[in-house]
Amino acid sequence: MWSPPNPREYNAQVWQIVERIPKGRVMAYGQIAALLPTPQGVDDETYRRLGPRWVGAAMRAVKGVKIPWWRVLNAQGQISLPAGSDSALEQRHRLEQEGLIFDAQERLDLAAVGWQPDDESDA
DNA sequence: CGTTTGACTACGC
DNA sequence: CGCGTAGCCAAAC
Repeated sequence: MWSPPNPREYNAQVWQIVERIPKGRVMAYGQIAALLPTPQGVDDETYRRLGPRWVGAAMRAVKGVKIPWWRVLNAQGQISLPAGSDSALEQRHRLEQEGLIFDAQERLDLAAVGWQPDDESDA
């Protein structure tokens, strides 16, 4: 994954969306990328491919930023951090504490707990 | 200075 | 439904 033309601004936009995710709900990297406008100087084609990874980059940059970063998963409903890593364990713990349940394959049912800004059934 | 390595996805088997 | 692969850039090794 690389970084968008203006990382600082892009990250801010990503975090702005992440902080709106209700407790007990989650969003995928690609889903968040799709909500943001294609950064200037980048064609839609390129953004379509790299957007999700840039969102991942924004999440990596989250240090000390107060947002529910653990509610962001990959499109498969799985935690995208290195399995077994401290951060991965922390993410899973926080999600389970919000009542979310992982299946035998360490996945969450996005169709059930996935969320988007216009989703009325939040909270 | 060549390789490896990323908080990703869609797509083809 | 699971697994491998392409896409594609820069920085760390």
